[in-house]
Parts: sequence; structure tokens; C-alpha cells
Amino acid sequence: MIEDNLLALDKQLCFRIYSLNKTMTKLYAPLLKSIGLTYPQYLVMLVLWEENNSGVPVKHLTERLDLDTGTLSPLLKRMEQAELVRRVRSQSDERSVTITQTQKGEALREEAACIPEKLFHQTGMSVEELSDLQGKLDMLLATARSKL
Amino acid sequence: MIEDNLLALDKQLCFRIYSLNKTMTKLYAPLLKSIGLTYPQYLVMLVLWEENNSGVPVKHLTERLDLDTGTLSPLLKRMEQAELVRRVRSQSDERSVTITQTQKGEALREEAACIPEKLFHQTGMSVEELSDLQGKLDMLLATARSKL
DNA sequence: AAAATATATATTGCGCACAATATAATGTTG
DNA sequence: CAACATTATATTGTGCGCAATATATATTTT
Repeated sequence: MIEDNLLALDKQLCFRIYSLNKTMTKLYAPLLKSIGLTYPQYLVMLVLWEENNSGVPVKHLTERLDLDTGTLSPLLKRMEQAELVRRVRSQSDERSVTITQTQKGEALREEAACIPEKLFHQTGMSVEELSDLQGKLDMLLATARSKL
Repeated sequence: MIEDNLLALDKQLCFRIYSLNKTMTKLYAPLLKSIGLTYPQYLVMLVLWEENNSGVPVKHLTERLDLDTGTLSPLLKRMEQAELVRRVRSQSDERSVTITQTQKGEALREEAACIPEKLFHQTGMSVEELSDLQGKLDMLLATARSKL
């Protein structure tokens, strides 16, 4: 019969991921705006909240978030301006800059604690469905990264 | 036992989608660069190639791609500069601008024809797995949009 | 038909995201 | 130890992506 048009927009997996990413970010927006964060800034805080030790080097953030310094350098400066983090050059290695959260940053954690659950409800998915989807996306992500 | 930390980065569905979107776009980059397109520009061309009639209004592109004019206006001007599209104000409705592809734009279609298959191979997924994932993402996308 | 409303696009301003490049500090090697 | 290579971060330039606003045209209401 008729050969499918592989260039059709609706057949493209990547367009779905692209659209979904934008839509999910918009779902976060009002919640994050109320605590003064953008989505990428929220990701930085997630790392800092999770590793509540004596700060992490910028290098660690680039690896954890898969962002380069061209993105993170100005982003972290804005977060410093907002008094959410401190940036201190390491003494042991003067090339490295250590990012620590301020008290204000720590305090945000409690205000953000409700966000994951709110987002989960908005997906309309069960815990099992979510877990299954996460697994599939993880596999795809690993495969895609291996092709870079 | 121990309560799970819902703020953990690795538990976040949205972070996977965010990372996957960036990674997939990077997979496209070399292919698209060789034909002089960015990913969003490629999406515009997909719509024009698919609806190979007498052009589409900007409004149609905003709906099809879920992008606003703040994104599309300058993007379409760059594509006009690159001689991929023409922008002509409609005679019947002077508010509307019709976007048509140039010959150069049409010619790109053949060069882009191989891209979907190349990307598919890089996912490492079977047709069934792909179709299943697309369905799940479509459902999530529909649910998420309904909450906006 | 004049006034009010709605529609289609453009512009401004800001924050990513990343390639390419620069700079300074550290490590390594002959 | 001096030359070379590596590492960590910063900077520059370009292109999205979107909220907010502006502008011009069309439609509806009175």
C-alpha cells in the first residue's frame, strides 16, 4: 500500500520528547516561581539538597546535570545574586570553585518538598506506570548517550 | 523503614525528559548541521514538507509546534535570510502572514529523508517498543496539557 | 457607523543551552 | 626544572523559548 511518510511530524519520537519537556516545565513554572526558582536552578538546588555536605564543585554539577560551564557559570552567578548559593574558589585546587547553599537556599527545601508529589498527581499515572516509563526512558537515554 | 527522598534528582521523571530532550537534540545536530538547519527549524520544515500546499499561516505553525510568536517570528526571519522560506502577508487578511517554502527549502526534503531512519537506529529500539513508548508519551502529554 | 472586542503577528527582555575560545592552575614528561 | 599536556572554570556569540507588551487589522456590538 502507501509507504508511510517517515518525515511526518506526528511520527517523530523526538518531537514528543521536545513537546513533553516544554509542557512539563510549564507545569513546574508556577510552583517554582512562588519560591523564586527557574527549572534549571531547581535542578541545581536538588543536587545541593541531596548532597548536604560541604558543597560541591562546579565540575560535579556539570556531570550530574549534564550541563556545561557556559550554562552553569552565569546561572550560578544569578543564584549567588539571589543569595541561594555561595561560590568559593577551592584552596587545595585554585582551578575549582565550590558551590554551597546559603541558609536561604536550605530553607527553600521545605517549601519545595511538596513539588514532586504535586507533579506526580498531574501526570495522572500510577506508581507502576511511572516506574515503568522511567525505566524505558533511562534505557533510551543510556543508548542515546552512547551514540554521542 | 527509610522514607524515600522524593526530591532526589534520580527519581524525577521531568529530569529524565529534560536530559533526554537535550541528548536527542544533540544526536540530530550533526545531521541537521550538514543541511544547515537547527532542530526547531527542522520542525518548521517538517510541517511545510508535510503540508505541501500553498503555504501555511504563522498561526498554524504556532499550533502545530506549540511555539509562540516570540519564538517563531525571529526564527522564521532567520529561515527567510537563509532562503528556506518566504514570508508574505495575506491579502484576504492583512493580519496573517503566510509561510511558504522556497525551492531551496523543498530541495532539502530529499537530503533530510534519511534522518528519521538514522535516528531510529540510534534509539536501539524495536518498532514495537517505539510505538509503545510513543503511545505512553502521547498520553502523558495530553494529561499534562490538560493541567495547564 | 462608531466603539468595544478579538485576532494575528511582532518586539522587548530575560534566562537558558551550547559551541568555540580563553585563561589560569595543575600534572606530566623528557 | 622546563616544555607540554590536562583540567576547571569563565567568556563570547548565537539561537531558542516564553512572558509581557505593542500594533495593526478584523469582527462584533451597540
